[in-house]
Amino acid sequence: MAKNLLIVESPAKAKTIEGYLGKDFMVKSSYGHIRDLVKTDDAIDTSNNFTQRYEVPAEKKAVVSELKKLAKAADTVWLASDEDREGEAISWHLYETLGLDDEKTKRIVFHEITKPAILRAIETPRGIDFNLVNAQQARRVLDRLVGFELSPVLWKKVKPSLSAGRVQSVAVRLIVDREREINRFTAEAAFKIVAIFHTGNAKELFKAELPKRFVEAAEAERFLADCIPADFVINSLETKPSKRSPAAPFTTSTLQQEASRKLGFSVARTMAVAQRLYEAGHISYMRTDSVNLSDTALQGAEQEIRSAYGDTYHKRRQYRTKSAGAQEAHEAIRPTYFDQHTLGGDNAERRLYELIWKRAIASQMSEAEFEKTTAKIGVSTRQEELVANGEVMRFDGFLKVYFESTDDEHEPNLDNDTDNALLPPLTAGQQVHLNRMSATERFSRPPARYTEASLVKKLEELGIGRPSTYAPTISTIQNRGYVVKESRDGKPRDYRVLELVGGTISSQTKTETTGAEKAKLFPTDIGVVVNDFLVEHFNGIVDFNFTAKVEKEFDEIAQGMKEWTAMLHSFYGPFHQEVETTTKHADRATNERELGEEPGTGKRVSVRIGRFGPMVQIGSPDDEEKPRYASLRPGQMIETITFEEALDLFKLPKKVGEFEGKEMTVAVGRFGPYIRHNNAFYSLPKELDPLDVTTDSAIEIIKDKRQKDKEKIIRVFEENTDARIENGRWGPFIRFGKQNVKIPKGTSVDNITYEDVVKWAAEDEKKPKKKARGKK
DNA sequence: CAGTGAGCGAGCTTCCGCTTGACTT
Repeated sequence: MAKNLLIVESPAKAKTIEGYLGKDFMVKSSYGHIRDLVKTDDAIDTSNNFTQRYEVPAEKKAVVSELKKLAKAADTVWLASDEDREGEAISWHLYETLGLDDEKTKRIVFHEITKPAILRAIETPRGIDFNLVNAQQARRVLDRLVGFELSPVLWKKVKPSLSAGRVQSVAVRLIVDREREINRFTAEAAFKIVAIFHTGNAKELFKAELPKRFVEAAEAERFLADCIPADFVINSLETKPSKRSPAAPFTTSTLQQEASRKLGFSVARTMAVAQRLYEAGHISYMRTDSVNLSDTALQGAEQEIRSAYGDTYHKRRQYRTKSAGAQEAHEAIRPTYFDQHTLGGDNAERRLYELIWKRAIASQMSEAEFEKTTAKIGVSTRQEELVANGEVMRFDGFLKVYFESTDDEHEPNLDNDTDNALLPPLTAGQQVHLNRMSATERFSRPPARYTEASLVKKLEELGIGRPSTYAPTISTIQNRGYVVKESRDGKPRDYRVLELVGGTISSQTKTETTGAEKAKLFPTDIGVVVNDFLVEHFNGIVDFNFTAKVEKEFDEIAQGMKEWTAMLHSFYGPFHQEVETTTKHADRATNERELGEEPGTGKRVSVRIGRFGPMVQIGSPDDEEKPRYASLRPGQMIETITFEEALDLFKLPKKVGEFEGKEMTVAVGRFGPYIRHNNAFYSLPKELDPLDVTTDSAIEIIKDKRQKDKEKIIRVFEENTDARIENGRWGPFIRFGKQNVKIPKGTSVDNITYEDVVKWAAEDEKKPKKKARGKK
């Protein structure tokens, strides 16, 4: 039996460290927290100084009993959980739960997994820091009190099973607020002037822009007209060197953002893939808020840069964290071995690894150097000057390996594609010649909706949530139905373009798509109701600064300057009072709206959340006639639906005639509008409004779908008409009655017999079905 | 892939932060 038992939080870490320490040390993992508050409402006795009841959850029993056994047999137990609030608490819980001895227990910390760091830690053990433990308890108790007192208020005033909490409720609020900003926004149009000049040599073209925009079309046209007889001269020419520096290596949050922008990963996917890379030993720990690199890493990067790119490309850099709540228990995310530029195997793992490698390497490289040239071009008939910008890269530096993207995912600006291009050689006073000029109507843009990753970024800025909870929080607010991640089509919008070519001005109207969204977060009606209720009654909790405020107090507790139960008392008193009065006096939360009266009948048209979701109701239960109901469509919200849109919902489903002796019905389902005929579904083409479907167009769609289905069939089995082989999206498969059967790899489609089909279908049946996703 | 739109009411739901697991498609 080993003389020393060293306990860390992560099993992968344990394996690495064991390699550093040799035979006298056995290194084991606690797999995170081993103890938590009991799951019931009586976990905290608020009338008795917040006494807590802890338990070892069922899934942790095995780990605890193994550690207990090993601890008993060891001479010394080294508690090496992370150096932060949660880590300190884990050490304390281990100490208590394993029944450790003061004499044989040592607490050590390190924030990088390198041999020297760990040996140094072992030489300088300390005791458990109870101030830090108390700060963690205050954090844990406050979160439980907030969550478990607030949620039941929602069950009573809104709907059962809902939830609220210090983190998730603010995340929802951000999304609701943003949606309202977008709804309130009205786009303003203005004309942007862009000119193409040449130097006299027709090949030397360059672009210039007018720094200001014209609100009125007439002003823009006037400008173009003035330019017809004008002379153009380079009034001034300025050349300035400029530099760009690399970004810091990844933290959890920046990794999630870049993987979202560059690879299109959801934050959950990024974390799952990173976890695999970590467990395989390719990268350092992926849940971190630190941008710091260990000396070992700095040396590894330096060596790699010097040998792969040359000495001039290396520049040693230490980064400082910008986020306020950072606890920096780990290193930044970096490759374990910098000489490994890429990985084989799984595509997602390879791409994420390369991203991490490039970012970490680039962070230790030299600046990129540019020369920026600005030419101002005078117009003889006007006061204004046009401006041409050119940029030449003198030294690529870190850009050799990495280019950071930005969050601006708006529609590509058609006129900007030549920005920062090369300018031809120019001199001050030189005359240049107009090739063409355009005035294009451009619109101001509303604030961007959040993606999962940009929401994480915002939460981090506010100091809300931790690296280990960003991804789960994003999932929670979606699982609760407060928020949906969706792509939505945009709407066409006309814009005007005036063009000056060859001395004449022409005008035309073009169309662009605006407001299209891909994988963005939208609030739901229930999200809006819950948010508004919380903002009205518990503004203190959903305030964006609430976490920052309590974090400051947790810090004071950690420094021994404040007593943790005193802090909780001063918070809980007023909070609990608010819960009581709200429960007693507040009205049920609703966002019901009255839209008007139905033409003809005068019946009341209203919209609210019903048992099956948001709906429109015409009439009231007191009327002789029963009220009529219709559900809102995806993308429609109670807050924004118009009277006309609400009435339109009652026009479907609609019978559109007969075909082959059976009725055809147009309706809108979960997957969009469709025609139902003879128990089969036919989706409508995107551009066709379901209200416009006629008998003829419906028949056309049905015939078209049948034809396409026919083309998909590769083989039929003569007399056995219940089976056929079709070409699917992922290659051929067998349709066997209602069952889809996979064709085993390496089987040629031509050799399959009907007996094979029956056999494979039976095998497929036996396999357990995949569980439904999301909430129960 | 529809439309549906209650009212007896037991007992349930819920937080945030640490960690991975054991299953398939």
